[in-house]
Amino acid sequence: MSTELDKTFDPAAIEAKWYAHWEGNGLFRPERPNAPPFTIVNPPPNVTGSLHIGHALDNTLQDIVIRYERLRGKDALWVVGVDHAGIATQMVVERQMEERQDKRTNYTREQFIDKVWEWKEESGGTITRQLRRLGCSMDWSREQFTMDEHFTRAVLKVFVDLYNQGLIYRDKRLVNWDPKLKTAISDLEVETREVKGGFWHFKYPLADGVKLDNGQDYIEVATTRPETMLADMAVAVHPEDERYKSVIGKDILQPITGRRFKVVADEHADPELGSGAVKITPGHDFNDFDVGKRAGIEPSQMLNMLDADAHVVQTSDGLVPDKYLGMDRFEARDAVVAEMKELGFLIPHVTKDKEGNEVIQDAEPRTIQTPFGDRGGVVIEPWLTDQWYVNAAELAKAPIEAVKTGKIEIVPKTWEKTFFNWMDNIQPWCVSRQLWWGHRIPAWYGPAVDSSVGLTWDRSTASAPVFVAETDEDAKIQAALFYDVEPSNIHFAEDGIQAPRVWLETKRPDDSIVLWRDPDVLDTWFSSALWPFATLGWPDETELLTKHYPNDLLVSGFDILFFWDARMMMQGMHFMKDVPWPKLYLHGLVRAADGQKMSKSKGNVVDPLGLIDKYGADALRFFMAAMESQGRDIKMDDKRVEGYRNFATKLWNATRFCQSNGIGASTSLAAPRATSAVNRWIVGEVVETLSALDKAMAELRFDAAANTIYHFAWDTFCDWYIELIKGNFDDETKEVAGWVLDQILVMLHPFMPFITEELWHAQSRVNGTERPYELILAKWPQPSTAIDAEAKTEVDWLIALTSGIRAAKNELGIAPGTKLAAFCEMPSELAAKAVSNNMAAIERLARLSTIEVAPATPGAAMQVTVGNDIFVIPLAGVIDIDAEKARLEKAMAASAKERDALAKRLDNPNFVERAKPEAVEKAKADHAYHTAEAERLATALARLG
RNA sequence: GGGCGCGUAGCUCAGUGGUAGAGCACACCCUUCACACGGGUGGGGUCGCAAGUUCAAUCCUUGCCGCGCCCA
Repeated sequence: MSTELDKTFDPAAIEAKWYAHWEGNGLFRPERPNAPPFTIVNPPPNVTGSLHIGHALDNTLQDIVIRYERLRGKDALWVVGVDHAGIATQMVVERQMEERQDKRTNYTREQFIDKVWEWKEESGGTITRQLRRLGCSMDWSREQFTMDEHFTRAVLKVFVDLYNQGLIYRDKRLVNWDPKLKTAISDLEVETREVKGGFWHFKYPLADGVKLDNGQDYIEVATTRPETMLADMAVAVHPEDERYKSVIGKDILQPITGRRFKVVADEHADPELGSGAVKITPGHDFNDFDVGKRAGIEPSQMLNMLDADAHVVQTSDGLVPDKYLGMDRFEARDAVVAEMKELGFLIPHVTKDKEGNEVIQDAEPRTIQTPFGDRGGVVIEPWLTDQWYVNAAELAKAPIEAVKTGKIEIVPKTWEKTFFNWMDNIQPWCVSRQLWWGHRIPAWYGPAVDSSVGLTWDRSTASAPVFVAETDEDAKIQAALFYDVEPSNIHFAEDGIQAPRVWLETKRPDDSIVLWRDPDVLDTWFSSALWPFATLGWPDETELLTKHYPNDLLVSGFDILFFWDARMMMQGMHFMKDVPWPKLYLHGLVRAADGQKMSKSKGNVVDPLGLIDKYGADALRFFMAAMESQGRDIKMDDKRVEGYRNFATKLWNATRFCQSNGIGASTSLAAPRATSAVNRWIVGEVVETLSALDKAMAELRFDAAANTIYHFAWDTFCDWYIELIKGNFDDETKEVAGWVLDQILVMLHPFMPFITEELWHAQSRVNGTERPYELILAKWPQPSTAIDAEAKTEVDWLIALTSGIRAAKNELGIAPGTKLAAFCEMPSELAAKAVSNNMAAIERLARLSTIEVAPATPGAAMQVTVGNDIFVIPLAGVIDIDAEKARLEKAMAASAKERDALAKRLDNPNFVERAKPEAVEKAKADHAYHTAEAERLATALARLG
């Protein structure tokens, strides 16, 4: 077998090979029955989605943590799965149908759902394949889906239990209605955008000859949505508003509909705004709904003038003129304005232009905060319907307490305030969706029983008896009790329209009852809220559930803090009586290079797979980690990804170099015993790096962790250690170097799993052996030794000497390769020892052929100070003395400036007395050093004459 | 209107109560037998503005300016 690495490294081949190997051999979840658990659940992506850059960030961070904990010996479980994503998935399938001039309603519900499943089978693997390309080490053997049978069981149980506990209820109130998708959505799914609109002012005539105190026979009202006047039911004025006090309780005669309604007193009307009077449309505006209720209008009496498509329909009082029926809501707006204008009830908006001429407009131009559906993209209509609501305020109590007491820590902490603000003001959560794809609500309706009339079949379901049950059998039993009939006489119909017919077709209708199931499905987040425990087997009390709930950490984007994270807290604490996880890490968004949000419409979306193709998965992952400082968004920067690709190459080549010098795998966890300063030093550097890395990981500082290992591998190991040992590959050095490289591979593995696994095995082949285990299952470093201060001092001195000589030569324009001789008249103990121990390295790195302990030969010379020593390097005839003088003077000036600044501080009695003792000590030490350095440089200058 | 965050080298970003760092970019040098996706050296910042607290502020407080996000 060849032990040599290829000259160049090919990420693609390595990635494919190792991923298949890991997954094929079950290495993502090794058997560790006795190890402490560590558990993360992934935010389940949409089943038919594809990987975007945000997923890449989110999953990279999770993979880093899970690989780290696996290496530390934990029973690390990363639960993976996908979400059925109700609206999004149904939209995709419907759009495909549209392209074939087909539509959902051409099929039965069952047929349509079959088609969605087909699409799920076809495209559902895309995103999971892509997560594999990123190197994510999830437990695929237990891949979950929110529509799995066991998961569905959990969802139904939660619904039924919450219903029985009174925490889920049916209510008639205004919802955010999406007229495009024809479903209710939750308030979180509404985004407010600014839209240019108008503010129209109208006269609303008082009926019966009533007049205001000022003699006016109308009340002025203004609105941004004139079309709603077709369903107006009141005009509200402030109870203390003197202008209107006299007409409170009097009637308005609406000009278009001819509807009579009252002037009501309500504090919602702000006397300072406009005329101080507002028209009230309780069925179509959230504020008006409340005003209406306060005025004694029951939701069931509120007039509705729109259908599910937001087209005008007749109100229950039949007063909407025929010409409006069927109009689109925006068309109706124009028509209403036109009619009011024609009837003389429009108050025009009059302004003056620059020349002072009057400009007359129908409406005052205004920017309107307008609600849009985040999926459908159309204006949301507040619409009066019966929906299922969760009592979120009740469920929010425990999570609020958990965060307050620190049982759940939100990282970064700044999000806690936002969390509390939302949770403290949480609204009832509308969980029913008028869709076909999703968990169908486990509620069955039956006919109402009226003692005089018998059964009545109200297919609106508003007043129908409801039976909430996990199965239709349970529903049957409940219904049998309710109607006092035999369970065998309970039948089911497709829907409320079919129900009476089915009933008539039964053999003995008088003894039979027909139920129909609620047609709606549940909000997707209702099911994903159960993710931390339903994926582990709940409601069964499995061993897995016991061991892995609570999970240990959740990583998510801050954008789903309310949608998902908070709801997991609610359901987890309610059903599991414990937090879902003690720690919640929130990361930012990945933005385009120019800082803009990535979006398909802007065309600035960066495809993570393209970056993987170009730079390798390891480089992309490292980029994500290195850029992830807590809280900040990440701006995409290809150059930086490229830089981390270069880092991988660097490591690859360093390993090649080690191999060519017989440096192979180490077999010991503990650091090898070392005698030479360089070897003792590098072992100590590993100890230091390890501790910095562990600290960063404990604090979830991914950037600090990545930078720590980066600088150790590149600067310390490649640039100094390898250079220092070149030409001296004795057994000790080979053993130490092999061990250090192994530690790098282990520490880097969570960030760059592919290249490290490849090199891990390549290193073993140098010795003609195979590793006893894969790197993914290796053991986190345990050097079992401490930093060797003496060795560190010696090597630091060597590095200072080398850097000093290099810098001086460079500034004086001496070719870097030139070998020079140096004189050090009275070397310090440190210098003497470092030189005698490391002359070979000094010759190679600092390019000094000899260092003589003697006065320098007279004449022009370059001079370098290292610590407390002055090295004189004669260069008679070679250097420009003025240049050397200038160089030394510049350095002396710098030291003198520092010295003087420190002296000034130390002269200040306030400083010496009041500053921390450490600060004073440090200032004294620094002052001493700069004083001495300035003197050394002065001496050197004097030598030059 | 309320809340949160940001403004540090040309760019992207760390950072600390004692007077600034990284990567990239830039300049110069180096075909040194692992690597030019490399090595070496260097230039560059009144740490948004103003006031305050402090022996000391880029870091704390307040105000202002600019930018972004969330909620109403």
